Amino acid sequence: MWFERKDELLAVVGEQEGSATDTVLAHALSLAQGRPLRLVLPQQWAYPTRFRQPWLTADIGIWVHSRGKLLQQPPKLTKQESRDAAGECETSRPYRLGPHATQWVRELTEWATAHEDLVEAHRRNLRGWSCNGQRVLTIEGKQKVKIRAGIDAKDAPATLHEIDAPLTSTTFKAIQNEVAVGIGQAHGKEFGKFEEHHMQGQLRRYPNALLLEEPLLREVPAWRPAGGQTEPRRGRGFIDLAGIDGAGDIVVVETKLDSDEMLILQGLDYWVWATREDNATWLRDRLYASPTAATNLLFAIGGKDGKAPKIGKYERSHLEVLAPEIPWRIAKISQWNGANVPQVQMLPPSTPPQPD
DNA sequence: CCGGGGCAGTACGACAGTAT
DNA sequence: ATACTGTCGTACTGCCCCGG
Repeated sequence: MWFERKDELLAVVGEQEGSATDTVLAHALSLAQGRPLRLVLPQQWAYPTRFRQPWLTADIGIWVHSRGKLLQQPPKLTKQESRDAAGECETSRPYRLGPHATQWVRELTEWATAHEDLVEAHRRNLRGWSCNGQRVLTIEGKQKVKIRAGIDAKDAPATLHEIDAPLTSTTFKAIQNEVAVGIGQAHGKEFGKFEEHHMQGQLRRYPNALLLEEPLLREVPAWRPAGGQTEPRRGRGFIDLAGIDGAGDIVVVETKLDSDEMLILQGLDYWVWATREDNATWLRDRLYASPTAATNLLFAIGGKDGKAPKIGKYERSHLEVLAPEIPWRIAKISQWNGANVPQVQMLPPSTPPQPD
């Protein structure tokens, strides 16, 4: 519920909004037009807003309520406190097959790794490959090996091959064939478009287009603030790409298709996480960057169907109030869905996009 | 005690239908 | 045409149980 006055903007959010409480800050920042914001949020869901508040130059006051009662105003978090609460880095590594399994399927893993249309998409519990953002091959197993070939859709499940001996050439050919069918379905977008994943895959293939060097980290497990009753208040998130720029600084990339009300605030969450000292050290080690490397934030925004991206009022108003020490910039991406390198327009640092 | 398998719950985009 | 809303499906996560 909104109350607008000439010199103030007040928003009161009910319990029923749940996790959508986050978006109130996003809307409020763009409605505020420089006015002070006064937000009254359900206690259970207020945390993400409190987490972001120290990093925004706008005048934001936050109150919380629970069971119909206004509680004492929660303390305003400092940047240091917000960063300390951002969560630590993930130490678990990508999945590894068992030693026997590795030998049994060696030809298959090598074929997939070399395949032009496949991008590796390994998880903690499996090794996988995807095409245009959809998984078409997974291999898992420490003793027995389970291979799923093709897109694993609900009404058209992938074929499951379970083996406990070296892959026969018949099975290998069958898997290659099923994967090829899956690649065809992914290209034809038969089970959905998955445009954001598709674009991310293309950006991974061509890091130079974003002015990034190798090594490049993909899907870096991070944390973002979340609501809920229990501490710690955070939820899993993945940083789409993290790499090194021409100056040797770290770049954290948040990708999106067209306008999104939460884009800038999500990027902020990841930047805060990535600049927590232990996480920054971990990133520098993995990227082989200098101990003094800075952490920059890049918003890589593409347009649907490979068209020019639409960037809206939320992005512009949020960028205006990002704390000045956050080094951000925008990349506008188009023609990312073709066979060639995506077309990227890098805007200068801290330069907002022009209205369309 | 650890890793794997299975189940339930969640996040988020696509899509279709409706309103402006 | 464009914006909004609800439903559906995919891809995950976390949790629990089981067996070595």
